[in-house]
Amino acid sequence: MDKSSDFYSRVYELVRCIPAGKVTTYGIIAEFLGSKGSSRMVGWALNAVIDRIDIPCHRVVNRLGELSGKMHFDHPMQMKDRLLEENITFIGETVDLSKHLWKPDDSFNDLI
DNA sequence: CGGGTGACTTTAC
DNA sequence: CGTAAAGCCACCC
Repeated sequence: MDKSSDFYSRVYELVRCIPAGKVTTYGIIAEFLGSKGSSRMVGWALNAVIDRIDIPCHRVVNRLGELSGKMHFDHPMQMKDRLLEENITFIGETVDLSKHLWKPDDSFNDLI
């Protein structure tokens, strides 16, 4: 596999590898990609692929577990609904990161 | 190259 | 809890 040099492509591959029942944050993704400060671009990249079912953009939340991108879905509830389907536990409108936080190097390592 | 933009993050009030 | 401001960086024009 060609190692995607594009920041966007890396985001897509990374997000695509998020296991069900787990979530990650924009900051972690950006940091793993080597650009900690580009956390905003992570969401920007996901916005371009929100139509692609291959990429579970609903598993990406901000550092507090808040569904910051829910309003970009067809319906805001769609994001939370999908997470609930994967046994994600919520604290109000916030994901319980202490139980569901996932980090790339878990099994990613040399995939990218 | 420069300016605008943003699903972030942190600090402050 | 809320809003405000600044820092951050890749992408687009």
